[in-house]
Amino acid sequence: MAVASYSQTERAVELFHALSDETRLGIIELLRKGERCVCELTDTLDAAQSRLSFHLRVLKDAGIVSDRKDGRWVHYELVPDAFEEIETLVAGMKPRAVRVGKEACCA
Amino acid sequence: MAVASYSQTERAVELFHALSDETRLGIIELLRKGERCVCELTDTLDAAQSRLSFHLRVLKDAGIVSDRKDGRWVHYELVPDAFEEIETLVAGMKPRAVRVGKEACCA
DNA sequence: TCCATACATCAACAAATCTTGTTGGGAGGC
DNA sequence: GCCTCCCAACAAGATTTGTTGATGTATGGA
Repeated sequence: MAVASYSQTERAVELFHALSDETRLGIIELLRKGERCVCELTDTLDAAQSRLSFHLRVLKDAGIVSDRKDGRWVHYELVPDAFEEIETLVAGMKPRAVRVGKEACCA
Repeated sequence: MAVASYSQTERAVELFHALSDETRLGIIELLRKGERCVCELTDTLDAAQSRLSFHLRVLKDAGIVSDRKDGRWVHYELVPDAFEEIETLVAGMKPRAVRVGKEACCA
């Protein structure tokens, strides 16, 4: 989780890195259907428990998922705000509509 | 560049990975102002030429930038379609508005 | 032709990341 | 109490990624 002061770029790197793994994208896809416990994720994704635990931590540290303890189980859920944040980031990266013109550099 | 048939997830991993590096985000930020040659990027980002060449290749392979040869120079430019693609991907990852309900798993 | 420039690519190393197996802790059930 | 289940965290190893410096290639000027 974000510790101290934190540049916008570092935050973007953290978010995009969290999304840049096939297992983690699979977790996100599953969680879109609603809250799930780890055991169900291991079953569905056919992944070892320690592996899922590792990836869930990456997602949690990035603020993309949250967890909730319930007896022996831990349920994970998507954090909608994170996706708003990602959308805003991507929108801010798009090339500007207005062409600034071929201001020939190095010419 | 995408070689053979290619799952949606693999494509997402490629795109997000390309965005998960500070240097590459710096390149994108610069290119938002319009086309730039490598020498200008090395100056502005204060990075070695071979380092920038490496990152530009990652971005190009992901289809996020395109290059154009002009005499001795190579100009790089953002590819607007790539950002549309990323936005679509992110939109498709958002948790569904409708709560599917706490269908207690593992309970 | 020879040289300088702009850039790509390679090789070698360092560092980060991911996987697997193991260990440990908390929560129940008996 | 003891045992089992669910999960996090650790350790060790393999793989991937990024950096640096050197080399290669094309272009253009003298």
